[in-house]
Amino acid sequence: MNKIKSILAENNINKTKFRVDLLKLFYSKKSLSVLEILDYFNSTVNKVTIYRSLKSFEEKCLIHKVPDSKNFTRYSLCNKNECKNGSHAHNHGHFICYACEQTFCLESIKVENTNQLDGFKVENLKLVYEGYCNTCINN
Amino acid sequence: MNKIKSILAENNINKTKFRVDLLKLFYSKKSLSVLEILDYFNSTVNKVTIYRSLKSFEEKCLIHKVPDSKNFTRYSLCNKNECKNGSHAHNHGHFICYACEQTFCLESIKVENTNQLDGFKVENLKLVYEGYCNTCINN
DNA sequence: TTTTTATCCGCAAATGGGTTGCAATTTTTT
DNA sequence: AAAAAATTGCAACCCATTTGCGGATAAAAA
Repeated sequence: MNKIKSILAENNINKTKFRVDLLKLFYSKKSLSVLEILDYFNSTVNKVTIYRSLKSFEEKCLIHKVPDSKNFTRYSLCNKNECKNGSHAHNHGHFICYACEQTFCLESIKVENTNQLDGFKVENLKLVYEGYCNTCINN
Repeated sequence: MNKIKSILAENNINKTKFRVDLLKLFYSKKSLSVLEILDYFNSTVNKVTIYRSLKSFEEKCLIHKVPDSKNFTRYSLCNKNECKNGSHAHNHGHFICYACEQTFCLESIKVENTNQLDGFKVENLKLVYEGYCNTCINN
């Protein structure tokens, strides 16, 4: 809990009860959507507040957007080695489960930023696997 | 023009003026968004009509969705070898230009459906390059 | 610890992509 | 030409996300 608060302090984010709880929540989940956060807090927090907190966390490189099967937005904790100074270079693959709609970061699968592609200057590369996670298969 | 009409006929899609023009437009563009289509027709066609035409084309495997830098939806012509009977297996990479927001199909870059990933059953793989296309670089 | 300042919060309303219901029009079928 | 099927436009809706603004809270200054 102290760790959470010091992270917020280091990033000049006010340590309000909600923001502390939200960041703590991220440490226990692979990824989160706004709806899931709303549910977790039993709608005791306004969704606008959620959006603004997420935006603030993202700008401070605490979390970043991860791909989603639908056109929604999900977030997960940043890896300190990848995301710095507001820029998010998630240079690893992602896995999206069709069943639970969870997004997993595949830290072990690195994507190389090959900028050798005829006719294009490549700045970023996204590798997304889709299918079913073991938890959902065993249900 | 006759080619366009015969394609529509083969797929049991009525050859209305708009649908003929829309399919023709797809043959001249890498990819299209609803907004771009709306602009092209100077808003003389209702956006609902566009959405329904796109849905119809997609079901008949004339076009398919392609990734977009934002969370919007873009479409491009299907490759007969990949898309059949309503199922769209675009087993190739895509390139998205940050400047023109155009999406290019990289037919030469095949993605393999490796379903060997620890802890997951992989059903699909998406490979998306982002950066700047030559047209935008030279402007 | 009080005052000041910067953030953060909730509410209401707006924005924007995409969808649905329905009646009218057009195309296709017979 | 008449009936059946597909397409269209309009209005209204859904849902994720954003914006404006006054009020509340936390951090910094005095």
